[in-house]
Amino acid sequence: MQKLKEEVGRLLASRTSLEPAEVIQLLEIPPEPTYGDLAFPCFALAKSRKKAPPLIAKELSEELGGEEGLLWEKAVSRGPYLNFFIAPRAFGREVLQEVWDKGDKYGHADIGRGGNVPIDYSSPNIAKPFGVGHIRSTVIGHSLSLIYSALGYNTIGINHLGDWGTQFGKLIVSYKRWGDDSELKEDPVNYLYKLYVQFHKLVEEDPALDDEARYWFRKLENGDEEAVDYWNRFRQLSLDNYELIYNMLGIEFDYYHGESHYNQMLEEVIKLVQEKGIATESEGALMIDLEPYGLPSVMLRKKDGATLYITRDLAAAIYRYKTFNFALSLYVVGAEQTLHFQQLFKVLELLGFEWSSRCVHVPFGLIRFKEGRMSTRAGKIILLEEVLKRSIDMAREIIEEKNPDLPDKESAARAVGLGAVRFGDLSNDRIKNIEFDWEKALDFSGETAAYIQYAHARIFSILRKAGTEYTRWDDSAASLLIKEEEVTLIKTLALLPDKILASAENYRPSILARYLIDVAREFNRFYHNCPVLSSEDELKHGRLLLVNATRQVIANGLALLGIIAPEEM
RNA sequence: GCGCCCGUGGUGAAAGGGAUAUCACGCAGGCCUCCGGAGCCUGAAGUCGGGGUUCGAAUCCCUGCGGGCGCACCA
Repeated sequence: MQKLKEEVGRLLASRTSLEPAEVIQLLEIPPEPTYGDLAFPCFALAKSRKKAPPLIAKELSEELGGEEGLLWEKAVSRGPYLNFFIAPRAFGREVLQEVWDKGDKYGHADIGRGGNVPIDYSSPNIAKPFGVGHIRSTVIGHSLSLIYSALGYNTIGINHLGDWGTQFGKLIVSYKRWGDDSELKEDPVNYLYKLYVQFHKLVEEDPALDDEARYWFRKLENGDEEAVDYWNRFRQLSLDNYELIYNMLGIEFDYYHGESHYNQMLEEVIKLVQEKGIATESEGALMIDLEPYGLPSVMLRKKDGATLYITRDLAAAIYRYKTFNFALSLYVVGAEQTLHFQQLFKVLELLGFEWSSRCVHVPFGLIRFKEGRMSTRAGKIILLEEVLKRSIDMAREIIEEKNPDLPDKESAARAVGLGAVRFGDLSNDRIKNIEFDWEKALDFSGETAAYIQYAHARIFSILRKAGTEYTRWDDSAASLLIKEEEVTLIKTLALLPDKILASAENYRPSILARYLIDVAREFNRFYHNCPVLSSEDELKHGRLLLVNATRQVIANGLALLGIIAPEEM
C-alpha cells in the first residue's frame, strides 16, 4: 500500500502544486470498493486553482487520460475525488512479495530508531487483590509496549506498584490488632484484603483507627524497624501472587519500581521545587499553586511531614528521564486520574523540564458492574485470576465438544480462553467505560479473538495438507489472483503497516484489533469462494501464497496484542 | 458549585471534518456428497434534543437532557 501511495504521490505532485509527501498525507481509502481503491480528495487544491473540487477531479482524470501506472490501472473522478483503481496482478504480486520477504517483520518499521520508551502499566496496589479492573492497564500497556517495540523503539515495562502510602498504615494496624499468622500463610492476598475491607468497616464506628493508621505509615516512612518488617512481608506475599497472573498472560516487566523505590529521592525533589521558587507553605503543608494555569493546586507534603502520591510520581518522572533519556514516557492509567497527570506534567513544565511534553497519559474508562462501580474497599470485586481461569475452562469445554480429537487441548484452551479476555478488552476504544458481564467476557462468537484464531487454525490446516511442494516464492503464481475475494483480501493484508502505526500514534491497540477482525472476515469470504487445494497447479500455488500471507498477517498482528495464534483449536 | 469524559439499530461497538454511516450479538430465513459450520450468504432495524461553523458534521463550537469521573492532607 505504501508503494502505491508513493507512486500516486509522485504522479500527482508532478501535476499539482503539492509535494509528494503532502499528497500522500491526503490520500484516503474510499468507503466503497466500487469507487476505487485509493482516493485523492481535491479540496486542498480548490483555493490555489480557484475552482470547485469536482471540476479539479475531472480535469485531473482527463489529464491522466488512459494512462496507467505500475500498481494502478485507471484513475477516474467521482465528485470531488480522483479515485485510483489498483492493477490487481501487479498489486497482488507486490503485496504478497513484501509479506513473503519480511515474514515476522511484516508491518514493523524503524521509526523509533532505538529511542527509549518507558511504559508505566498494570501497577496494582499491594495488599489488594488483582481484580478485573486491573486488566485494562495491564493488557493495553503490554500491547502498546509490543507495538512500540515493533516500530523500533526500545520499550521499558515498568510496574509502578502501589507499594507505599497510608494503606500500609491501615494494614499494619489491622494486622497488629487482629492478624493471624496461619491465615496469612494460607492465602496471603485474600487475607490481607479481608483485613483491608474489615478496617474500612470498623473505621466508620471508630474514626480513631484512621489516626492510628496514619501514625503507623509515618513510622514506616521514618524507617521504623517493626513497620518496615511488616511492609516487606506484605509486599513480597502480594508480588508472589501477581507473578502467577503475569505468567499466565505472558507478561514480563523490566522493572518493578513501585512507589517505594522513589522514597530516597523525595527530599531532593522537594528541594528542587523549593529552589525553583514554585512552592509555598500553607497551613504547614507544602503546596504548588496551579491556579494560574486553571488547575487545582497540588500538595507535595502534608502538615505531618508525610509525602503524597504526586510527590512520588514527580520523583519517578525525573528518575525515568535521568535513567532512560526517553523519547516518550507513557502512563497507562485510568481516566479518573486525568487531573492528576495534568497537574504532574504541569509541575514538570514549571520546573523547566522541556521533556515534560514527551510524557503522555494514556487513559482508559473503568470497568463497572451493572450495580455500580467496583469498590475494593467494600469488598466487591471479581478476581482477574478467576476470570482467566473460567475463560480457559469455557474454551476447554467448547474444544471438547467441537474438536474432541485435538492432540493438545490444553494449550489450545489457554490460547483461546486467554485470548478472549484480552481481546475483549483491547478491541474496544479504551476511553469508554465497560460494564463487566460474565457472558460477554466468556463469549467466543462474533467479533472475538476466537474468530481470528479460528481463521488462523484453518489456514494451518490448509498449509499442512498442501505439503512442501508449494513453499517457494513464484512471481507468476502471485500475479494470478484477480477474483474479487482474492483482491479484497490482498488489499486488506496491505494495510497492516498503516494499522500498526495508527495504533501507536493514537495509543490505541483497538485499531489493530479491529483490523484483524477485518482480515479474518475477508479470509473467510475468500475461503468460501475460492477453493485452494483443488485448484489447478499455478493458481493453487498463487492461492497458497495468499493463504500463507494471511497467516503471516494474523500471526504478526495477534503477537502485538499478546494473543497466541494457535495452529489447531 | 466548578472542571473533564461518554451518548450511534433492541444490545455491544466502528467510522483520522468528507462520498450511500460500517460490524457483531440477538431476531427472521438460507448454505456442509466440497480445503475445519467456532464458518458463509440474505433480511428487518440506528447517529439523544435544539441551535451554529463549513461547500460538507456521528465527528468541531454553543446549549439542553441522560450517564460516568474528578476537584489540598487517599492513590
